[in-house]
Amino acid sequence: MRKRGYSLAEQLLDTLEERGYRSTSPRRAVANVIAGQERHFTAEELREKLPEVGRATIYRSIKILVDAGVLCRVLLEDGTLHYQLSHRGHHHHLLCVECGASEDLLGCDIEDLLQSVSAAHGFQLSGHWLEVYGRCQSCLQTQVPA
Amino acid sequence: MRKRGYSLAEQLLDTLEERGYRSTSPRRAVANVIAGQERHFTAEELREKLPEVGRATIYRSIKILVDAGVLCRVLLEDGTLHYQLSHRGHHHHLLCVECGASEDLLGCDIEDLLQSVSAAHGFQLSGHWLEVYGRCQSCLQTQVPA
DNA sequence: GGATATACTGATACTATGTCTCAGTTACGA
DNA sequence: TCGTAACTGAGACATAGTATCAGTATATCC
Repeated sequence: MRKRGYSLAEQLLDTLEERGYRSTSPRRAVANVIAGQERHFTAEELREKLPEVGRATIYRSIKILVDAGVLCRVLLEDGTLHYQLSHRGHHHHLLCVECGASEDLLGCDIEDLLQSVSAAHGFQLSGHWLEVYGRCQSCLQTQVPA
Repeated sequence: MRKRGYSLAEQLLDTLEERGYRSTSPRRAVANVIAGQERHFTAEELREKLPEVGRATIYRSIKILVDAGVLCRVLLEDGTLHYQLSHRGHHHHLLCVECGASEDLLGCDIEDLLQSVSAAHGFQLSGHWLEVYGRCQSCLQTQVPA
């Protein structure tokens, strides 16, 4: 009875269909779990929640979703690679090192700064990777100052 | 006859000794190879050049040099992790996607920008990871424009 | 509503990049 | 020069992913 509109999982599957991928039951299962994730997650976490889906299929699904731009990679401070639902288009993440919360930085105009720094070194800028780490508001409030 | 001063390899070993590490022949070998590297390199590249040193020792040496701040990690655009000699202190890299050349960005004042962006999201900034990709001057010159 | 071509799947082997363990070796200060 | 603690190399283990391949499911054409 809650057909109103369009669930996130359905959006993910539609994106795949638009790109010529078939709608299969493992993919629907993966889309459902990803749609219900509140945080960034690893491929292995997905696997734990989907023991009936083969490992290769999990990795393949992640890959095509990343290629389609609906998932993005997130590099944590400890060097591990996580994934999270993505606004399409270039953006960065603000990651809480305490609780793992993440926020997207959409209006970050680092590009201009990098453009001029690159030019100063004789480089033609083609891309960049930025992750920002800190403590989020709720962790700062919970934490009793020493 | 070229004892003048202080080779880079000796500097690396001295840094380790200052930190209480012993000077051993595998470490000297690793320091010599790293000192002779012109570019960033992977652990496996180091291993190829040092077949007589155990794999674990190579990785251990890299780790203590990173901890000591004389080596830093470099994340290439393809996601592979390389290492390179580091200016101590925080800095970023400008990496050529054609030839792999890298330059350090020392005077990059991205910190202020990130500080204010973080504050706007209620985050207390604690760190960040930035890699910048582009084409270096000599690759731009070599390349015939289409 | 079949038949069919082909995309997809899961099992499993393989690769890359490390880390851990442990018995034997080496460096170095007393 | 001796003792001990740090170090080493071999090899097992861990993690994160990719490749292969035989069997299965899907979309489409009729």
